[in-house]
Amino acid sequence: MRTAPTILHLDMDAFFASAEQASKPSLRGKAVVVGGLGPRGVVATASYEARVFGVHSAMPMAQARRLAPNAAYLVPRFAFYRSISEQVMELLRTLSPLVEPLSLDEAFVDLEARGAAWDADSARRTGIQLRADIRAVTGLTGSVGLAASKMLAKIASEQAKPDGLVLIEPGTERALLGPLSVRTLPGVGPATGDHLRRAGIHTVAELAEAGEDELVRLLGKAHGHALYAMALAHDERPVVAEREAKSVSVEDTYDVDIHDRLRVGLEVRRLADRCVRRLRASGLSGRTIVLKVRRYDFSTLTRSETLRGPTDDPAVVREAAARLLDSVDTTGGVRLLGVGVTGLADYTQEDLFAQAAGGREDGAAEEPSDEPAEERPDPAAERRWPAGHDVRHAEYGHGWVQGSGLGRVTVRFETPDSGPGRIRTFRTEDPALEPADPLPLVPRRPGRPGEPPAARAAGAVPGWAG
DNA sequence: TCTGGGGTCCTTGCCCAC
DNA sequence: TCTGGTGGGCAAGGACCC
Repeated sequence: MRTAPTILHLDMDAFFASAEQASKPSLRGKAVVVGGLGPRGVVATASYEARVFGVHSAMPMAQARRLAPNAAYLVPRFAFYRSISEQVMELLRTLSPLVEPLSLDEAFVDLEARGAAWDADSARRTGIQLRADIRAVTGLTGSVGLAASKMLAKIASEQAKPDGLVLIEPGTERALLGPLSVRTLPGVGPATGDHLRRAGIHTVAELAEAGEDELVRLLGKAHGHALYAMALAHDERPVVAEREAKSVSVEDTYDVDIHDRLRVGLEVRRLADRCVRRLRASGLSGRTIVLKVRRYDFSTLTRSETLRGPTDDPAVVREAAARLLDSVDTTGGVRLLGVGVTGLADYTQEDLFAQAAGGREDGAAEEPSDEPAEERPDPAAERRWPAGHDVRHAEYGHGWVQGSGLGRVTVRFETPDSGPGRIRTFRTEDPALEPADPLPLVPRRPGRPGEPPAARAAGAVPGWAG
């Protein structure tokens, strides 16, 4: 293990909710909940103001609404968050070539790789500057953990939240970890936590005392060895910049259980097509097709089939998924269906392993987009105005949808750098109203010496699909 | 309370080849 | 020819993460 705390973990604070608050002045300081708004939606992120009411990630939306009835409820805008995430990742790459993104709002950085830090002082200075740069470029706050390993850097950033920096001095790791709950360690979730609790193990110190053999007996080989090492603060995992995907999958939970077998088949076909579009967009093909079915009682089963060679042919994937569905009893109804492909290979030669009778069928790939329906205008259907999305009105300017229904849409007119704006209601068919791209959170300004390079280029939100 | 979507990794059991 | 051990590939499920 390295001796200096030069692994940095960045975690953006309540990322989706903070991005929405930065984008919408009237929501600043208010409870904001981002997540699925359907009857089976769950919370993706709650602002710190909403967490006061007990709302947290992965909670059913219905429960969140009971706890915080006056919060603002918004659907996620992933393209918007992705554009902010790219700005943040770009800042991290100015520090080191070794940046390992874990999600849109989290990443590890190896600060030693390009000499951005070599000891505790230089690491702390780098972390402080990074947090200032992130705020300057995105207007948002992130918490930074610094330590000599990935596990400890992540624990440090968790302790730093919100809007802080924690550095774990080498030599203090065991003392710091000892009293913490076993649930602090990565890889210990509810099931493992319960398992350990029943064995009388509650803290990391007790985990270390239990000994490796006992942990292997309790949890199995891989998990037991890994957890024992972590309890001793041993973690040699390197920061890895490029990770290859191992599977591609799509799934849908339905608002109401599907009972009609014909409809189930149609949905599986649709999912297979969507999955193949994603596969092709990444330039991949895969050998194993996986069907996932969650039944009315939440029991989940998967069925898979491995082909002779990798494919990205929609007909082949559709047919395999349909065969797999044949082996599944769906009486009682299904609430979720999913189709995935694993055993991925770089897709280079067309038709090398064509397996569909009659050769290639490209129907699925010709559909224009894999965007979620909320983010794709649908000219044929009634115009839809998802809560939280940006709009522009010919007379009143830029705003966002506060709500819609019964042929009306309510818009609040404000921008990231305006004060809280006024509300107006329109007919959903009002020709003066149209969907708009989100505005940059930090206004464009001329470059100044001392600013990070990305700050000078941060005038626009690239790649946004309103 | 009633549980999303997209992933990764591990374990177990089975079959098959050597 | 039969048997046992071993290891790999595959299928299914579960835990975990964000």
